[in-house]
Amino acid sequence: MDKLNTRFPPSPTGYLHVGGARTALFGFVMARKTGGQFVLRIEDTDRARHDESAVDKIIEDLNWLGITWDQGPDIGGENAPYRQSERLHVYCQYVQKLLAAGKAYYAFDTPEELDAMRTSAQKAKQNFRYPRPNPLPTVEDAERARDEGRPVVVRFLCPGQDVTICDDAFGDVTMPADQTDDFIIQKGDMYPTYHLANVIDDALMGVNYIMRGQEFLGQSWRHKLLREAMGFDEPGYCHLPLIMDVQGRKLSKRDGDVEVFAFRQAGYLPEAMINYLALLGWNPGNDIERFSMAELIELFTPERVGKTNAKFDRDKLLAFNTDAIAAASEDRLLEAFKDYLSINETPIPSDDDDLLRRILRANKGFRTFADIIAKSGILFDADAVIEYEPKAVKKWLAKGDGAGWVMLAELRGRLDDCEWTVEAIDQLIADICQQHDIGMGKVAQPIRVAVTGRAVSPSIGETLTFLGKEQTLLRIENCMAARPNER
RNA sequence: GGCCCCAUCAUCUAGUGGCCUAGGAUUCUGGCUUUUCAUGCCAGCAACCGGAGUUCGAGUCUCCGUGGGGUCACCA
Repeated sequence: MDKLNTRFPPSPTGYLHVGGARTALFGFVMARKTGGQFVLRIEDTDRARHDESAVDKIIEDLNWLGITWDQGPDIGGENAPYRQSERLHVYCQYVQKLLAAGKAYYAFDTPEELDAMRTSAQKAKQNFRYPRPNPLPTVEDAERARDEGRPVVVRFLCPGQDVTICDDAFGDVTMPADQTDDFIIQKGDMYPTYHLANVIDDALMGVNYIMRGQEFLGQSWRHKLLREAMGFDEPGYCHLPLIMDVQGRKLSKRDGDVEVFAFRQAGYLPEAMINYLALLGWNPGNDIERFSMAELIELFTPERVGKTNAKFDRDKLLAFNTDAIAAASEDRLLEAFKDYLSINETPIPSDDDDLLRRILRANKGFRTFADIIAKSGILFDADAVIEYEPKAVKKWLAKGDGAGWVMLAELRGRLDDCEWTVEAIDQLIADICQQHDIGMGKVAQPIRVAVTGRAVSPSIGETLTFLGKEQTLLRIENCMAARPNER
């Protein structure tokens, strides 16, 4: 297979969302698979929507996912710079060339005039096409327009022919000539439009394979025509089916919770994210669904990219995360857990690796790191105000003439002399069970409710050792004194 | 509205004319395991958008409908 050089060209307007992440992933995988270069390029030609902090966020999210690049704004490379705002002179040169060759021309319509034309085209049920002036405006015309305060842009002189794109996922797609028109390539502020800058940079940076969302498929004719006009080679294409939200609409960045960072913060593992994302619009062609990044690189092929849009299914992602956690080594889990703690406010101390490992083991079966906090967080918060869940109190303490209260009182006394280790505590409870000839639940649950207010926590020995003897006894006494929701 | 693209369980999908009584995964339901929760294990429910063709034979090919999505920006 030839070396395929790919790129991910985000526009820095916010956090990376799952759609962008998948696009980046496939580009990365394709380059790695073929030994080509993967380029990260920042397409910041929209000065109005530009958000400088977004660049770092995107880079951080990409790194968290395990996606790396060979050339990019943070590491440089032979085709630097990798921010389009630093490459303006390049685009200007090409605009001048196109102008000189008669392949582009100045235009100075106001937004209002353009709107009016579009509206009337819409009314006539016609497709709007920019009416090319005849004769074409001269440089002098442009200067005069500028003096009059009109916006001056440069439009591409569209050759007006059918344009066929050869796409590895969608096959040959033809845009009829009557759907093409003279689009803008340089804006009034002298910045290039996406179409121009993107095409020039891809060519100059050696990108020969383009993977992007399907929303660009119907616009690729512009890029092909532009390349022909500038004498660039045509790259290969692989448009990706769109990722939709649950309602079936295209995912947008306004849906804050589809940001990659939101999942990182919610306690997901990047390997689960990668695995799930890879299966959105692609599959290996068999029943295998769980695989690592290395396996994905091995298995991936553009021919197996699908054509139908996919809805983002959180339930399935959660299931993948559960599996990824089960499959991860404790070292890996520890590393990821620390990352989770570093970006969240929790009562769990993040500097004691041994303790963290114990917490991980005590919470076996957790689906996200957030589950650990929900289940064990309160054990590490000495100032926690215990809120007794009425249902738990009723079931494990009050029920049966307050058998639970009686048990709790006995426990309070015997725990006092108990050595404070998991083994000793478990042994003590087992002894009590035997003496009274009752099940574990009857003994462990009353304590659990007393010290956490709920019926859920790690196994009782772990729960109490995490809490500490002093806190345990204190919370039991508090509970007995408060006698919450007695009835 | 013009144009482009798409169409298998609720969701992600396998399926490239007979191997399909349509497979896997997620969800859901039932059961088992378990000192709690979660995990895990087992079982079950559940789909070829409609209509015409082509063919001995169609989920798979063709056409027409219908439905969905995208795009028509001085946003990318």
